[in-house]
Amino acid sequence: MSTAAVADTRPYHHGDLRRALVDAAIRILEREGPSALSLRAVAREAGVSPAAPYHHFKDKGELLDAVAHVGWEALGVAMTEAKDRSADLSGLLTEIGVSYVQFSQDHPALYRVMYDCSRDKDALPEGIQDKEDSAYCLVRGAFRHVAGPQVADVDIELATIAAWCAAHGLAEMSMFKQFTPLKEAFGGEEGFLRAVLSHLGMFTPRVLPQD
Amino acid sequence: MSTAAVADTRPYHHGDLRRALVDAAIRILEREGPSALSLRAVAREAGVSPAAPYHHFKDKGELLDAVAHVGWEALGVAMTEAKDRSADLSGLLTEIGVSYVQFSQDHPALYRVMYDCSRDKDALPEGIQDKEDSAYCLVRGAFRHVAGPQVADVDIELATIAAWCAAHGLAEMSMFKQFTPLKEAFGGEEGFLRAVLSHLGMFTPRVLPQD
DNA sequence: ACAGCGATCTTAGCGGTGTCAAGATGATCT
DNA sequence: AGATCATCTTGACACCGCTAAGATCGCTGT
Repeated sequence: MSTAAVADTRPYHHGDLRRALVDAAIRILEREGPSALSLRAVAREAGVSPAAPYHHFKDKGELLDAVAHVGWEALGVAMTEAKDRSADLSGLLTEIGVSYVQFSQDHPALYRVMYDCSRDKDALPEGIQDKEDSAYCLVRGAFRHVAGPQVADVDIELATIAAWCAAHGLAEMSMFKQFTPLKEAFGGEEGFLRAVLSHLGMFTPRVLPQD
Repeated sequence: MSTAAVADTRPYHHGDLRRALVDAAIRILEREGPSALSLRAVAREAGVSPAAPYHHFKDKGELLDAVAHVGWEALGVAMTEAKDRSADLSGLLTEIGVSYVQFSQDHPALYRVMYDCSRDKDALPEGIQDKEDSAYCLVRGAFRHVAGPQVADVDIELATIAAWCAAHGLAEMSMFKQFTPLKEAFGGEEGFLRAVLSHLGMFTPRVLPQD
């Protein structure tokens, strides 16, 4: 019994349904936003029955976890690119910060899912801090690189967290359109970001031995 | 034609059902978290039928707006108390920032609803920036007070936004329990908050005429 | 006073959702 | 080949947001 309508290689046992579901979820997310992301809609988008996902994910939350994981990896790539792009040391952290916030603006729905999943588990996803090439380690490494070896680990950690908090706060707040007049005053989106980030101060190499 | 006031919730059948629904919603929120906050559950908690809320709110979002409004007012009270509590000028903004983050930790579910509602409308709620005694104006006023009259309005605005971004980011991030070791290193919750906030720097009066 | 009106609340029902149990299907292994 | 087992479908349950129609009760004008 072959449908054989299109070159649609879908042999009722889908090749890689797990991957297809994650892709479908991201497609819906970018197209219709987070409120439209139901498990049934994902199954519909992938062309399978509403119960099919349960053979690959324990529940809806686990699918969202997989989606969020893809998002964190994409964010890590964007930040790494920003790091490699910035030649001088002084602008390193600012460049990374800008890339972070711009990612959140390019993929607002995905960014939201990424943090919603983290909140439900009371922890940032594993990929963000465990692996050596994670986004968190990238920022921490940048701070370490900028600050030099004499700064204590705990202070580097603190600086990293402070920077991450500021970037996340800015990412969420800059979605509010009431900031548009201020954005114009600072020469557009990126100018506004740089102004806020530089005002926050910790994206410039001022991490020094305290006291 | 006599009922000139639309929002004039007068007790007819139930008493003040509108208010009772908001209270019930907050009760559910604090007891079971945001995922349990369905319109039907709120009606159940208030002891009315599932359709009763629709005579006081257009839809679920409007109820959440009312809940969020209560939250913003409570946050404003907490921040004002912090402002009045801090005697010296130098610790003013830090004190306000700490009170902000601590509010988000005391009422995590409510805090989340407050921002979810804002996100859905692409703007912060009216009460936060329009009214003169709002939380936003309180922070801006503190910056203006600390910076003096020679600083331009646009820079005060930028400092306020940067501070708000940092506080919001810290509020969300500090919910993650992976920071607990670092929190202990800084002498508990409040010590950690003060360390991050002071590291961010803009909670100390360093708003000066640029360049 | 009393009829009418309109605001308030209920009942019933629609389509949608997450999730599970049981059956159909098909790839793989001996 | 036949058996096995992961995979996918069907069907069902409870809950959800939301709407329409009817019941209830206070207010108002005469």
